[in-house]
Amino acid sequence: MSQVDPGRVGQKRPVRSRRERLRQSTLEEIVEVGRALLREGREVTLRAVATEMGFTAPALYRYVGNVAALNGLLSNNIFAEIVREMAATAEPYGDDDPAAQMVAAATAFRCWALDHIDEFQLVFHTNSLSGEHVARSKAGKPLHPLAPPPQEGAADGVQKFADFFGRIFIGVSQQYPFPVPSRAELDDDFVAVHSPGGSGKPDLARLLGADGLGLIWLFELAWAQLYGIVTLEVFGHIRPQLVRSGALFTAVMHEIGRRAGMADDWDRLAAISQEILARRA
Amino acid sequence: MSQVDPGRVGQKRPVRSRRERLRQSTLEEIVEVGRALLREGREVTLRAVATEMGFTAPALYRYVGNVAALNGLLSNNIFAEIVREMAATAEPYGDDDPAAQMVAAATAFRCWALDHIDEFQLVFHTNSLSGEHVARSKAGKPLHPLAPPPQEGAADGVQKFADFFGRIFIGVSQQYPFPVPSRAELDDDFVAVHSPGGSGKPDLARLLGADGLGLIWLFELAWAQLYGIVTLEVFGHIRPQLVRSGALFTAVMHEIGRRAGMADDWDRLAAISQEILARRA
DNA sequence: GCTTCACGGTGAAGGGTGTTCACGAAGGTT
DNA sequence: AACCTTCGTGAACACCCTTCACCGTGAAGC
Repeated sequence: MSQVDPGRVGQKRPVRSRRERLRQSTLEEIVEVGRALLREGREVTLRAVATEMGFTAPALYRYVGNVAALNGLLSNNIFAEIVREMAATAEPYGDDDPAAQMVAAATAFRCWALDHIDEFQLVFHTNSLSGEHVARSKAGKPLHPLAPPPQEGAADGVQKFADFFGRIFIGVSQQYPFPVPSRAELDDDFVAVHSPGGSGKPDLARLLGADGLGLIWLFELAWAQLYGIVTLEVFGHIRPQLVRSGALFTAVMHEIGRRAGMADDWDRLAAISQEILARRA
Repeated sequence: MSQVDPGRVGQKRPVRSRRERLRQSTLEEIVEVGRALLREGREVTLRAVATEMGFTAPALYRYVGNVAALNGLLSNNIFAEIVREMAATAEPYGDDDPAAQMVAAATAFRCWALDHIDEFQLVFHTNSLSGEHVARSKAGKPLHPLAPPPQEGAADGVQKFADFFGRIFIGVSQQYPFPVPSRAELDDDFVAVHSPGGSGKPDLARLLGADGLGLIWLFELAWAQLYGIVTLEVFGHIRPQLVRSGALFTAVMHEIGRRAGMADDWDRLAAISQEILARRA
């Protein structure tokens, strides 16, 4: 209807104004402080974050608008760090050895989770995907009273995560032949989700050819298994001694690797995983 | 060993006193009300439970002593219901068809979890096992101020759960031959945990012979995978459409079944699972 | 029978939490 | 200089868990 709005058609603001920069800075500090509290095992509460930064609780509502939103911010930040950590661990093995990278990244993921239980649990509770049964609890909430604009690109933490793993997985699929289900063999609903217009990951799908869907399917399966075992270990549903030994995780990794055609190469890959596991102790 | 115990050496109290009966009754009502709140999607808080029962919050401390303890009670109750549900679903297939029972029970587990998300999440958060990183948060808490005696047999919810599945699994192992790792192949720590004196499940181990440990190991693996996928689905980390279709779960079940030597029989078993899945919709 | 006393409830209070709101003190904008 | 947006504050509300002193009732002991 109306033709212009703030910056938009504007020629003026390629650089953010000083105010905007300050705002962004304190927002980052909020996240930073939240992470610090989490790291120290203290409770992450609006008041705690605020006082830690030297001002009072209501002030945070200029930036966050909600304690749930704050959790979302933290969740994203944590996701980013996990990806960074995985990338750093996988990098030395080189892009020409995607199998090693995959094993290394998965193992790094597991170790990071166990070393940062509180952070991992926060990410887990803050379900970024599928706000379906989130909306259930409080339906028509008008978003914010003091209303800072909702963070753009707020829920893409998982996305980057999936992309990171997905890219490696593609490399593996080109190097290690393993059976990929054809489009016809796949579940119809799954195909529907990932067809253009669905809510799938288009950028990842675009990288793939004809049997791309089958690959995504296998990726999803492997991902479920990895996330499953790590989750169980982190949440204390596995006997602590088994967690310490890492035997169960190793077995699951073996299973995943076998399905990804790495059986012949597994001795080498298992050694890589063990080496990374041994770093924490 | 010794022949008497309930009233111990006592001659007097085979029946609990009227007071005790009342106490037990209201305690059960507390759990009941908690479950009801959970079911209705309302928040489970001491006040809510209390007012729902017609009295005030502090009164609950005569029974529960802690909000965490209340969660523990609820968790146990929920576990019991899950087992009941699984047993009811598996029962029709008869003890002479443990594979069908296993598939049925696993599928029932998944369906129950998806139909009772809040309850499932409560159980999941209330880690009954390994109070290790629970103790971290508040170490030397003196337990209670008004101190009702801590519930005996409070943490055995998981135990019954594992026993239920374990028993079926044993039946499967006798009927469907599949490779079982020998004691030598197993991880040392795993063996250590389950040797006499370890913190394993002695009653289940006693039911098994020489390769019992290998069986437990495989059971643990299968269990991790099942719990993993269900957890992911319940916590909204799988795209909702995939959850609805159940394709991922079905694939995982297939995987588990294959490892348990059910490959040849899978058409029949998959049909059973599908039938149970179809009941909810 | 009466006394005693533990049990099971209450209201008040203290210390948390998230959240809203009216109010100002700045700072940038015009 | 006069605006006006931004951002912080203090007070207040509602809710949470938890503790405590206080009683009434009902069971147990003499």
